[in-house]
Amino acid sequence: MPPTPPPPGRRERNKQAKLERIIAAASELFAARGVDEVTTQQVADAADIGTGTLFLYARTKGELLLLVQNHHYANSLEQGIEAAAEASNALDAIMALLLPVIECNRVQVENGRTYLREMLFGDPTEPHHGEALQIVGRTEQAIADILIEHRGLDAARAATLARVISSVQFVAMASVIDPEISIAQLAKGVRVQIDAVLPE
Amino acid sequence: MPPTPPPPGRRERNKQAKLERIIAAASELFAARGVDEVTTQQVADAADIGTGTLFLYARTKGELLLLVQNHHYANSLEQGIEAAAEASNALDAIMALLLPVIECNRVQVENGRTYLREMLFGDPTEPHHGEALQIVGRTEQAIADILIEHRGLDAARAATLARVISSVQFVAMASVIDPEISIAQLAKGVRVQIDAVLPE
DNA sequence: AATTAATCATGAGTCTAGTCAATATCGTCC
DNA sequence: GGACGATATTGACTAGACTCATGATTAATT
Repeated sequence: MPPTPPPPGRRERNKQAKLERIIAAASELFAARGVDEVTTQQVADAADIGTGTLFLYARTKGELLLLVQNHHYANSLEQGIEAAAEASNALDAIMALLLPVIECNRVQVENGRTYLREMLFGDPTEPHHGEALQIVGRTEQAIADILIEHRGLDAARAATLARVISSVQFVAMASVIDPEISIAQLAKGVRVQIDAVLPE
Repeated sequence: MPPTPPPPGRRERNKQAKLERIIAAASELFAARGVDEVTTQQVADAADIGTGTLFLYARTKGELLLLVQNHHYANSLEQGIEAAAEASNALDAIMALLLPVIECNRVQVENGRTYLREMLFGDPTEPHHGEALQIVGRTEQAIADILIEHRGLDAARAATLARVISSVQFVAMASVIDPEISIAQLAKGVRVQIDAVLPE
């Protein structure tokens, strides 16, 4: 036998490649036509896999949407989390976390990929509004982690407060249209929210 | 012709009655079995109408859920809006608005109708998470109205700020479990959020 | 009271998200 | 290199949300 066969076997690599094809196909179609105008069939076809296979990678259409969103935001969030680790207090950490995410959103909007925005700010009666919120939820989790680390909160309390704090993301996203709501104001908002809800 | 025949004709009355039957039936079934375990068929049957008719009153299942929630919260919200009208500043008005809604939520939880809570705090990937948020959205609209009246904000700005402020509702709902998060803290949270995001 | 126009109700039928039993592919051990 | 267990793939199938052509009710008009 030669030294070491690629430890991630062919199977694993195939799986990864397939996942990427799926995300690429879905991203393309969703952005072009809107989430509700695209069927899972069409995504499967575009990714050149069977219907059933698609649901092996994403258990629901909503999860597929999430996969696409996470793909777009993952780098920014990663960046934000790293930056947050450098910070010495909760406020700095949270702002460091949020900035790249907000920037990513701005870029997405600039490139015409507004469907996340539309889902977030649009009619909550529409299907998939909730999934749109989940991308916000990933950031929320990161905020909760920061609160646990810097303020010693328990998980439940941290999650609740994180939800409140992350609402500034909405303002930030709106601020892409309305530049008068500035980052400085956001920071102030985050700070006072921490101070207000936390005992002392 | 006699003076005035009942201006709401029989047709209108029939419609109203039917709507109430639908809401009652749906409310019953949703609370008993959970939203996802109930089909629109079953709601239609329970309300003794045809399938198609149901969708005349609620264009989607989500809208039906919304109808049910609004029905439960309508009185409280009405109460809150009236109380808010008495207040002389935005903060007092908003708190006056929120209190009955929060109380209504507490009562609902006490009576075991926790499915709204579960949808709000549960996995956002589940269907209908977004609709659960919409009940919160009605309060949001009321808050926006207050901001427009008391602070002279334009509609867009008011809507965005209202979204942030209404996030205290989440904390309030969580506080039913976690009594350490008090109303006083909520008030402080609302106040500082107004101060922080509004210029000056 | 008869005619007409408008609105409302209906359920059989369509569309699509999601399942599952059958099949193919991969890794491994003799 | 073949045989076997584990894992991955498939597309025909199911279930349930939602539509639409048809027919029934109601109100307005003569």
